[in-house]
This record gives sequence, structure tokens and C-alpha cells, in this order.
Amino acid sequence: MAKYNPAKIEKKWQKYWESKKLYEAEDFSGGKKNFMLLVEFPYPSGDLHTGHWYAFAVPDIYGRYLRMNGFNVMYPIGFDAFGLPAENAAIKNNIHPRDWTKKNITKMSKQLRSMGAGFDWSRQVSTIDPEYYRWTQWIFIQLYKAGLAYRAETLVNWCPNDKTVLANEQVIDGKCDRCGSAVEQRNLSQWMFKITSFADRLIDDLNDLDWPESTKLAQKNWIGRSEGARIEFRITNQELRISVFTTRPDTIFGATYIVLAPEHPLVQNNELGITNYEEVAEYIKQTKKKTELQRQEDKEKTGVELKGLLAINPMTEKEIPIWIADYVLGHYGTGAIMAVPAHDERDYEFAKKFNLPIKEVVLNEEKFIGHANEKEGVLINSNQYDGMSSAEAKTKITQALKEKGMGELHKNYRLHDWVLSRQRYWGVPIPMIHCADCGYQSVEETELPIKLPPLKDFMPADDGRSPLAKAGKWLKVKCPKCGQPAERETDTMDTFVDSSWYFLRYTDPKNEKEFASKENMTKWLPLPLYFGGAEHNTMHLLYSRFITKALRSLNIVDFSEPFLGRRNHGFIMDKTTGHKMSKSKGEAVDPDVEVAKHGADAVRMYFAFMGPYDQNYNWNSEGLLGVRRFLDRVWNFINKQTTNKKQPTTESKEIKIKLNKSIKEIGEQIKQHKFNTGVSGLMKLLNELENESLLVVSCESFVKLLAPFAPHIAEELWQEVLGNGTSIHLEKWPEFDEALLMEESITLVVQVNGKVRDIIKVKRGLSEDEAKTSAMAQENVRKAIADKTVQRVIYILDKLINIVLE
RNA sequence: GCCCGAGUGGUGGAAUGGUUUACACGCACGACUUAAAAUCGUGUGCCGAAAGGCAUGUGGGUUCGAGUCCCACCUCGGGCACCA
Repeated sequence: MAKYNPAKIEKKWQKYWESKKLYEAEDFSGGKKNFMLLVEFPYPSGDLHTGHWYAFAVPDIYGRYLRMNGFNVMYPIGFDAFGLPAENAAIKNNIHPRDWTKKNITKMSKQLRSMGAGFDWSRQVSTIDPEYYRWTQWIFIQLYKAGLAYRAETLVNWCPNDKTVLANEQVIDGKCDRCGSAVEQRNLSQWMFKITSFADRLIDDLNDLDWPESTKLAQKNWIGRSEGARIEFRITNQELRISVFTTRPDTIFGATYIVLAPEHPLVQNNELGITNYEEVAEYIKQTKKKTELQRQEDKEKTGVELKGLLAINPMTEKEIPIWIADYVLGHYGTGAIMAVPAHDERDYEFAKKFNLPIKEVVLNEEKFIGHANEKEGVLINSNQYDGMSSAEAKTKITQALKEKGMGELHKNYRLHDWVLSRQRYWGVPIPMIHCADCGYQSVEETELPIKLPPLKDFMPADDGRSPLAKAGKWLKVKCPKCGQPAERETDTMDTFVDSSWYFLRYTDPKNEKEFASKENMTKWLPLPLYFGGAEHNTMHLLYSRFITKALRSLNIVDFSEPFLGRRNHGFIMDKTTGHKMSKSKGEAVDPDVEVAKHGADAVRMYFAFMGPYDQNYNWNSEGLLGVRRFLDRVWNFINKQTTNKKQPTTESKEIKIKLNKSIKEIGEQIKQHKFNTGVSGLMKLLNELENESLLVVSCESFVKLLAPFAPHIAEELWQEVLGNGTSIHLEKWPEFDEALLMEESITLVVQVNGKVRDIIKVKRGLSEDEAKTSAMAQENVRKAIADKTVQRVIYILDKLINIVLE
């Protein structure tokens, strides 16, 4: 008998599967239910690392299980290939980003094949393929035409190192999520997607999704809906008003001053006639110098009063001072607040420092909870609203303001529109043309794709101009409206645009007329399940939901949520550094080396065995060895069974029961994505059967149970050892006999006063009296009872009997 | 500060309110071997000679019975954060 040699058999079967097109899914497969098994597609960083293995190999178990249970499974794969890291690496290695990326894709495709996953390579997509990004551009144009994509000047995040604008989602703790540089605020004109117009639905529709609660919560917090009122404050002797947002309109009688953010439009020049404007301008200048990060770190409140101006509190009709201070943020709410120092911690600090009046208007024992005092109280010092609860006053006061034309109910969001312009080379060109006379015009759809020009000098610039501005010939076009000379938009799109719709393309990847036919989409979408990393909670997942909702509103797709189910995977950590493993950080474990040593099957199964799929783990080579030992034993076990000349014609009921039980349990475990206990179930089964003689059909069942986890060895044993002529991966998952399981004897736990005193083996379905008699007959039980009287007996059928004493 | 999630052997972890520690790693001892590796077998929560007792972060509670449910606290991880 030959020894188990994974290196020899794995390549062979990978080729076999590919030549038989085993995993190429039909779009319309009679009677079978379609199931697209999606895992976030990889970024072609150059090398497949342990994280990729974990991400792709484990869900493959689920896909194979579904296939064996009659589903028409599509496990697509592709590359998210545009983006900053590619460009930075290309600059560093003095190579064109296109060449660098393509080289990586070639290498990673090879490595991905070594996994033995059931990928459908015929549907592969790559976001840098013009036939792909043509549709990225097309989607942009549809959104533009619908007013969901627009250009506007706002405060945006600028990364001084990467020399590009970033979306809010890509700024972590005030730093660029790619390079870690402190982000600056710049007022720039940028292309944006109107994600805020779907804010409510992006929150509310979460309720119907089968997603981890933590992910839903992260999105809710990110969108940050707060309900309150917008209130207008007149300025004495001026036409202009100041609009503020508050969640506590009930405290308006305590609003003793107004604060504007230094970025507020009213103070950018002195049209209002502020008497100390020089001082104000200096403060604005100082604020601008600070990064968002520094601004947060300054604990001490600062600010300047706008002298010569007063605002009027619309409820008290009293004049109150106006200040600017950097504790009010330009990019939240209206950039202005009514300060209620008695009931807001920050206003209180500010008022104390600058000696501003503090007026209590809500009776409430407890001081600030969080920043604002959220606890419901009773109003005081508020004229006719005295004695009212905060909740009631909120409604009543907002209503009163509305009648005066000075305010209304308002919902405010933390979420901002998605800034999608990037001043970098390696991305999808935004398909717009700027004409001096006609303004911005979208490119004719028939001209798509607008290809990325092959630039030699693609270095980013400090001035916020994209490298594409250097593509002279490409740049100059005629205005589609008036025909006069015009220029192409030179910004490229955020790569998150590319990845926000790729799953749609998988349903119809070669379609040249549309990004996917409705017919195909209906067959595969919305996705029942999506595997990926938790770091995408407020990025990719949110963006994809937005794009789907936008396309739905344009009637281009007919579902409003792309991913009905979601499972997050954990990460493989480096034990020594405590970091997420990745090649770029010089990870210690190279999956290629481990595969060469122990085989893809062992590596796959080890990942499945480590523990629950959503947790982080340290790689442990000894753990991998344990799985390898298991596969060696499986190999020997099946080989021994078949070389045994005297094939048994019957087998014991016990063997049958054990096998049936495992079929049931392992199936349930895979279905619930409990891959770790699935593996241990197989191990247990082998422990029990290893020294038995099995019928051939039982051997076959065993190998079928193994097939999703270790597809290569299972195929080898199935075809070469057990002598079958077709792939095991087209076989049906074995069935189990429920009646047989009922015949199994069970262990009954015998407790006295809740303490285990014995365990007895009995047949199922014992009556309480029978159980009691058996239990009382046990030596240990009699000893424990001694001369005490039995008070009551708790009997849980087939599980436990508890004898409770006095 | 606010909002989540998690704390079980030496390690990864298992456990519909019902035998805590499945499965695996590691370790110890034994078999095979001149020897080692590999492999196989046995043992392995803590205290105790044993009987037995004690153990799922800490302290309480509910229950015949709590890792699991409730309350408070501690520690770690994550999200949000001068967000009005």
C-alpha cells in the first residue's frame, strides 16, 4: 500500500476537475436551486497569504456541501485590482502599476488553484479590465443623470502623503487608513455620491438582514442618525439667520449663546460687520492649521466672541452673544449650535471659561450623561412649558417654532456623501467632460469605456491635480453638447466604487450589452450569504448596499439589498508580532511551503478546525501536523478496508448507528458554518471505526463526509481506491436513517441533589418509574441518599434523573 | 465618555438550562528501535494516599440543576467620539 502523498495526488485532481469543468456553474440548471457563494474578492498584492487561505478555503467546505445537497453552486473569483497600494508598490519597484498588477494576478491565480477550492474560473472578473470598468463608468453615468452623483466643493480629507482626497470611511482616528499619515482638511471641489439620501433606508433595512449584530450596529453608528430640530436664530439688525441643529429643542430657554464653527460660511468674510473681525480671522487661521486630530486633542476650550453681533433666541426673544469656537465642527449638522451650558458638558466648560450665563431649564438630579444630559426631566424657567416632561416639550416647542417659521423637526446624520474622486493614476477614469461654456457633461455611453491612458509619469502631485492632467492627447476632447474644445475629468474613482457592484457582474461576466442581464441577475441575486472581513463593515458593505439601492431606485436591479446573509471571518495572526499576517509585513508562515509539506487538504482542514470561523487565531504548525496525522490515518484506514480479501457482507448495528449519527451531525454542523466541530466529528468517527471492518458502502459514506473538507484525498480514495468512475464531488451527501438513531442506547445521568452520582447506560424512552428504579439501584446513589427521604424526582427523558432530598 | 462582544485545562477550543473540559495540540510514561524520528498504546483540570471536595474572570441572585438566564463589578477586544 502506497503512503499518503498529497503532493502527488493534489495537482492531478486539480487538473482533472478543471478539465471536466466540474465547478463551472450553469446559469439555468433545471430544477436545481442556484447558490452563489461569495467571498470578498482579493486585492492582488502579490502573494497569497494565510489570510486568503482562511478566507477562501473554509467557505469552500460549505459550497461543496451545498453542491452535494442538490444546489447549483457558483463559487466565483476575481481581483479588485485598481488602487493606491498597487500604485505605491509600483513606484517603489520602478515598474508600471499595470505590469505589477498583472504579474501579481498571474501568480495569485496559480496559488489560488493550489487550494483545491471549487472556483468557477470561467467567470473571473478583474476590475482593471476595460470590459469590466466600462460598466463601472456606466453606473457612474446613470447615477449622475439621476442626480445621485454630483460635484461640489466641501471640506474633504486630504492625505498629504498619498496626495489624494479620501472618503470619511477611509480615515481611521484622523489618519489615512492606507499610510497612517495625519489627514488634513481641504476645501476642494470633488465628485460625490449621494449616499445620504439613502441614510434612513440604510439603517432601517438592516432589520431584515441575517448579519452579525455587531456589523449592523457598526453601520447604524456610522450613519449616526439623530432626531431633533433645526432652529433658526435671527441676528439683530440683519437679514441673515443662523440655523442650528439640536437633539434637545426642549432646552431652548436655556440657550444663552450661539457658537459657530470656524468653518462656518458667515464668518469667512466680514459682510456682517463684526467689529473685532481681525481677531476672528486670526482664530480661523489658527484653527485651519490644526489637523482634525490636533483639534480633538486640545482639551481646553478656545473661542472668540463676534463683537457687534447678537442673536435672538426665538423662544425668549432675548438677545444673546455669538461666538466662534473650534469645539463646534464645520462638517456636522449646520456647523452652528445653540449653547445650553446648564445641560451640555462642553457648553458648560466653555461658559465657565468665558463667563457666559448659565440658565437651568430642566429639573434633573443627574448631571451630564455622556456629553449632553439625556435623562428625561421636567422643564423649569421655560414660561408656559414649565412642568412639562422633556419628551412632551420637545414636540410642543418644535411645533411652536414651526408656527413662527423659526424651526422644524429635523433628522441629522453623521454620514456624509461619499467622496469618490481620487487624484491618483491607478483607477477608473471618471467619465465626465468639462466644457468652459456648458459645464460638466457626461460622456456618451457609446464611447465607453473611457480607457485609462498609458502614462509613463504617473506620480501624484501636491497641488491636488490628478496625474491624468498630464495626458495631453487623452485630455482634449470636444464638448458633447456644444462641440467646442473641452477637457476630460482627470480624477479617477475610489476603488470602492469598482468593488461595490462586482457581484452583479459574476452573474453574467461576458455580457457586452449590459453589465448583467436582468434574467441572469434574477437567477442568482440577491445573495443568500456573503463571507468577508469585519474591516469592511462601514466601507465595502455600506457602499455596496448604497449602489444596490441606487440601482434599484433607477429600476436597473429589482432588489434593494445585495447580501441577505453575512458572516465575518477572523484573521490569522502572527504569534510573535501579534499582527495580522500578511506578506507585506513579512509574515512568518508561507502557505505555499506548508502546502508543499502537508498538502492543501491538511492546510484547509486545519483552518476549519481551529475554532469558530469569526475569530482570530495564531498559526500553530503543530496544530496543522495533527490534521495531517488524521489524513494519514484516513488514508490507511480506507486502503486497509479495501485490501482486506474477506470483504464483510454484514456489519454491526453499532457501526451503522455511529455512521448515521455522524452523517446527521456533520451535515448540520456544516450547514451552521460550525466547521471546527465538523472536523472533530470526522475525527471522532474515525476513532470509533478505525479497528472495525466496514461494508464498502460505509467506506464510501465516510469518504463522502470527508469530501467537502479534504477534496483531493477524498477524490483519490473515491476513484482510485474505491474504484468509482466519476467525481465524488458530484455525489449526493449520504442519507441517514432517523429510526436507526432511535435504537441507540443512551447514557442517563443520575444526580442526587443536583450532583452527579452515577451514569447508567439505558435504552431510549424509559418511563420515570423505570428510570427511578434503575437509579436507586446504583450503589453510589444509595450511599448519597443514606437515611434521608426523597423529596421529589426530576426526570428529563433520555438525559437525566435528579433525586432531590428533603 | 457612549455602544457592542468576549473571559472555560499548559494551548486552540467543545457544550438545545442537564456528565464542564468533546476533538486536537502539548506533556508524561510505555511498546517498536542499537538509538532517534515516525507510528501505536496508556495517562493528563486542581487539592487529596483515598473517600471525597473544589473548579467555566469576581461577587450576588433565579432554579431541582447555571459556562449558559438576571444584577453589579473586573479584565481584554472592537465600533463611535468636542457628532450638539
